[in-house]
Amino acid sequence: MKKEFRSLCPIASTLDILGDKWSLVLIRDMLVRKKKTFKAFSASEEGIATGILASRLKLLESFGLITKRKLPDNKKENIYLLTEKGIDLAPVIVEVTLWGDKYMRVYNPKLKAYENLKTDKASIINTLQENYRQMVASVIA
Amino acid sequence: MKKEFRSLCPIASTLDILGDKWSLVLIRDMLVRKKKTFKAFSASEEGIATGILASRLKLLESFGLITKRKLPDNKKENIYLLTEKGIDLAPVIVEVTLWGDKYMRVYNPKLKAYENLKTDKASIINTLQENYRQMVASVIA
DNA sequence: TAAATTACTTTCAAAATAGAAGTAAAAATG
DNA sequence: CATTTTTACTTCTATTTTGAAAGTAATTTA
Repeated sequence: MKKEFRSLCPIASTLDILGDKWSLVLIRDMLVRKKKTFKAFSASEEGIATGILASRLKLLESFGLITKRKLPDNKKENIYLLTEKGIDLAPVIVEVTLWGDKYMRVYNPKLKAYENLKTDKASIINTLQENYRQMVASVIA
Repeated sequence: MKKEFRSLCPIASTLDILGDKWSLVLIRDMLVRKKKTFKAFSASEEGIATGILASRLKLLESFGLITKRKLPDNKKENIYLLTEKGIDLAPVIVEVTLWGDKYMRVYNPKLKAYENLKTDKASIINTLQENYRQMVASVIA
């Protein structure tokens, strides 16, 4: 969990922490699929190894993109939630989705479609974020 | 250079090829800084190892994000240029820059600022892309 | 009270990365 | 024209990261 950066470029610095095959997939699981537990992340179709998952969650938490807490009625489950900092990755998630939808299908023909995204990007980003905040509020209420 | 995908998700599939610490930095070097040669990429402040650079260029070319050519008057230099597919990553680059600009400065205080980006994102993306296309046209003319 | 579940950690092999050095062809220099 | 320099790599080795499987401890369910 070293916090050193390669340069003074915001892109490079962001990639210093999110530049891997798993971090944005986890953010997707949380923001889009409302996943909250180690178990749920572990069950993603991409099949993340539990060791990697544990280390990624720790890293995301250390950089304040997610929080980890327990609910009063369950001492076993940990609930991972995106912070505003994490929720603010919604535009990145959406742009990556759009790009992948447009260009990766030729290599991965059965890719799921995301037609609607193109038409009203801004409002979809907003809805995604608002829905997530609602969910967070209801969980920690 | 394997072309297998973890899932049918466009995000995960995009990360299958771009999910590392270097690919988007190279795209940045090309799109924003107009870099075109192995030498130029090699000289980036982030200090990419030449072996990694060679393998990344090969991967980006294999997925059609960049092309590699020689100019008629120089048999030594290779010119790497973004294709439309690569140029279309501009929105991702911009969103990552904005996010990094907003949230990474706390860890990397001397990050360069990108104020203007926030105000007219769409037009900046367009200008970036148009300028790049112009440059490509003038290079291959 | 026993079995199952959750959230991990540990272990080990395989793959990716980093850094340094080396090479071949082309271009620039004297 | 010969030599040096440049460009674009490749190769090598050490270190780090990843992936897959198995193990563990606390908690919850049956």
